[in-house]
Amino acid sequence: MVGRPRDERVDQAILAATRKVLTEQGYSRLTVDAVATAAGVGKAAIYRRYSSKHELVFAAAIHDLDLAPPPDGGSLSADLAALVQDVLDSLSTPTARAAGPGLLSDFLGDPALADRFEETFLARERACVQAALDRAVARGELDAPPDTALTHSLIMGPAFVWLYVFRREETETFARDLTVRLEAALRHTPPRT
Amino acid sequence: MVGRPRDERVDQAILAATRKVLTEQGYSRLTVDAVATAAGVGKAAIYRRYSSKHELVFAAAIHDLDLAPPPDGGSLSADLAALVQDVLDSLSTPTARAAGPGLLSDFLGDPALADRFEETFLARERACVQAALDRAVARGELDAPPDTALTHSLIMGPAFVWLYVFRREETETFARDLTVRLEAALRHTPPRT
DNA sequence: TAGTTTCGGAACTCTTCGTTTCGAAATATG
DNA sequence: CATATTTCGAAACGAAGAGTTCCGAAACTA
Repeated sequence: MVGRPRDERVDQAILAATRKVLTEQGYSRLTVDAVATAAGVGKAAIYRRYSSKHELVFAAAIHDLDLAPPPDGGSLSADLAALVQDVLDSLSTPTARAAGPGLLSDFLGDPALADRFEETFLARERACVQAALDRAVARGELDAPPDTALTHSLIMGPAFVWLYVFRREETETFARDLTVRLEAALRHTPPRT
Repeated sequence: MVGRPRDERVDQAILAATRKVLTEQGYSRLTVDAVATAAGVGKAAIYRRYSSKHELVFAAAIHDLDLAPPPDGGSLSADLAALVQDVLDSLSTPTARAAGPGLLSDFLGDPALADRFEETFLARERACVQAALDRAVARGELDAPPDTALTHSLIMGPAFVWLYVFRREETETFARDLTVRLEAALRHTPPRT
């Protein structure tokens, strides 16, 4: 590679400034100029790294999500509790709270971004769900495991709505209650149709 | 009231054009000029009725949602099936699919709009959930009814995520499966802590 | 040393929101 | 009927912000 190398501190300053503006102003009031100013950086430095404002916010919000699959908790109940906690943690950071719905809306108009979200976030989460279901079957806790996507929606859905639609701040008792209800939902063997 | 009265056909033309542009272009590509052109109307006629683009889209998307509380279905199972179907129907119209996440994002930057959403949509849905839970208790199907907001999130959340995050088109078997799992989740009496 | 890429900063174009103005039409009031 | 008021479509306007381009300087490679 020839030429002046990119300054890594600029990369970090841009992402940090984006998260700062995001939490202080919200996605709808975030401007690229404001990010550049807050980062002490020229706008060109931003567009050299990200092709659009959407890409910038995506990178800043989906950057260090804790996506290591939770370890075997020993029981379906423990695995579900860990999954619920991980999902709630991912969605309730100040950055995620500020950018989540806006990013979701961006995906509608930018299929490439939506695909990246699917690969970067959804597929990994789904794999964690799948692993927990497989372990429960192996333990004999579940005969017929429910569909993975359905299970995923049963975990992520209530958490998403609780935080982004109902805008509840409190998550502790919610996490406990959701986990208990989820276990009951999954253990139930549906009647043959 | 003095002066020339508002033409009611203009009201309808604006809302119809908004829904048309919404489904054809998506929220992110919807411009007020495009709506005005599609409606055969001046932009001033739009801003005479709505104070912002957000208000316009809100009115067009949350207009005729079927918010009559579902009648007593005779059993918790039947009531849940009806609730799930109503929620899925509300969220899966072409207009809702195009505007849903965008509107949700707008609420973050416009608390007044968020309050109207709470009153117009969430409160009514919550009342339907509450009524179904009350009937189940009266029938003796539930001893300790779960928290209404939690139950609401258990119904709306998976539906929302299924349609807007996973972007699944298919809803029939999803509705059936969700209903069955929900009933199991609600019937379960959580252990004393 | 020459060529390339980065840097911050500024100027620029283009799109879109929201406002204002225009003449004409419709209605209520006197 | 006459006047005041509000509507109508259309067009022009100002402000804001996305994205691009250029500048001189700095950092790196060959």
